[in-house]
Amino acid sequence: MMGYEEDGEFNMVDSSFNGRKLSLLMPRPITSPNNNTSIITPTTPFLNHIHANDFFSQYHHHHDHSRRDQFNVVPPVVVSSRWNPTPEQLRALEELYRRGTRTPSAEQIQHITSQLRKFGKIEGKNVFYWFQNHKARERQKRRRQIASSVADHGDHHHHDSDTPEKKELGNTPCIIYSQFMKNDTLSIFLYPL
Amino acid sequence: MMGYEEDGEFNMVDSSFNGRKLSLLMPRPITSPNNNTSIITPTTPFLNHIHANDFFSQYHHHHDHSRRDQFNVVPPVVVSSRWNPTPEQLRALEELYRRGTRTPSAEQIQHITSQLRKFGKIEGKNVFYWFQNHKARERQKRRRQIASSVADHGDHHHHDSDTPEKKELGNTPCIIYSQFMKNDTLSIFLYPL
DNA sequence: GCAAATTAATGATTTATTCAAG
DNA sequence: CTTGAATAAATCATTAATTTGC
Repeated sequence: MMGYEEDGEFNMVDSSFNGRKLSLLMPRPITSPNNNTSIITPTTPFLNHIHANDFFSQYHHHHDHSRRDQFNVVPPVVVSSRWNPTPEQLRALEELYRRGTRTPSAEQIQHITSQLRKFGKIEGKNVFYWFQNHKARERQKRRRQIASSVADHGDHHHHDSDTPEKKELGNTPCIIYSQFMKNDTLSIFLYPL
Repeated sequence: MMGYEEDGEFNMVDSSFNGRKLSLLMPRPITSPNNNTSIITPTTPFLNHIHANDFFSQYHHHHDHSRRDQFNVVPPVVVSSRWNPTPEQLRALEELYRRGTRTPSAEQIQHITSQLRKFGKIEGKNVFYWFQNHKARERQKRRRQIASSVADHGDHHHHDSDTPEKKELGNTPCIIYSQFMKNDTLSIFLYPL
């Protein structure tokens, strides 16, 4: 009934470290701007084919991510067991999705990964899984919407007090499919029960 | 966006004055406790089905809304062009939201509306719009929090002029047969077109 | 204190998406 | 490939909150 996954939660499948979940070794530095920290060394970069008028160029800004590498005096660093996209990465991925990318090819994944690495730690599998999960969750979100709007028929479940039993209000028994107000006219689409 | 309306005939109330937006006729009576005032006569009440263990029962207190009808000596009355929830209505809606209601079905909307009408003028579409707006704004509030807490890569880009023109990444003309991740290796089977 | 002026909230509409049925 | 269904995002518009000058 709730659970909107776009609120920053990405339950990426993680097979790092032989699939074992990593635990937090240190208290989390909450104020850290980039929480994609990890003790894992970055993966070897893929080929880096850049197109001048690439989509990513709009998200590209120069930033220094090498400081921590130069001085290995790592501050209280957090072991993140799973990748979490930075806002830029997330925006880019969502934009790609919006533009139609659903199941990127290997080349696309490599390209996307290499571009998004500028915004933070990321691996090809993260991109791969992001699209898999995002596609699946968009679909299941749609399914839930349909189910909750159309069903309500055979679903005589345990609703809490906030969901009443169906009652005959003084109206025709039908559900409203959609409706909108336009030019002082209310249009209602009804679906008789 | 689609709206919601449970009863067309009562909609005639709102389409008075030929549906034009209503303007303020008098200075606003600021101290009025129930500001859902209108020159429109109150709508005829619906059936009043009450569940003993209903969520709304805790908010149900008797109020007299008929006084103004008895004495048609209407005080400086304001024409409100849009619904404004009473404190009780607002509390009830927020409680429903807190308990998980996000996109209420037609039946739920009707029920909520009929219950909240005890606290003042309200229509189904108000409930519908309220949940839409509340859900959207809670989400964007949370998004902003995440973005501001994580964002350090400042978006100094003010690109209104340089709109991206690239439509898609360079697609290799092939379809993906299957893909899976195993032992940190992404395997993709491509099928050239 | 009090309204006019201004700003912040929020109700109501419009627009752009999504999946999937045809 | 096109279109139906149903939003959720973006936007518009009005109301409330507040600031400000007397």
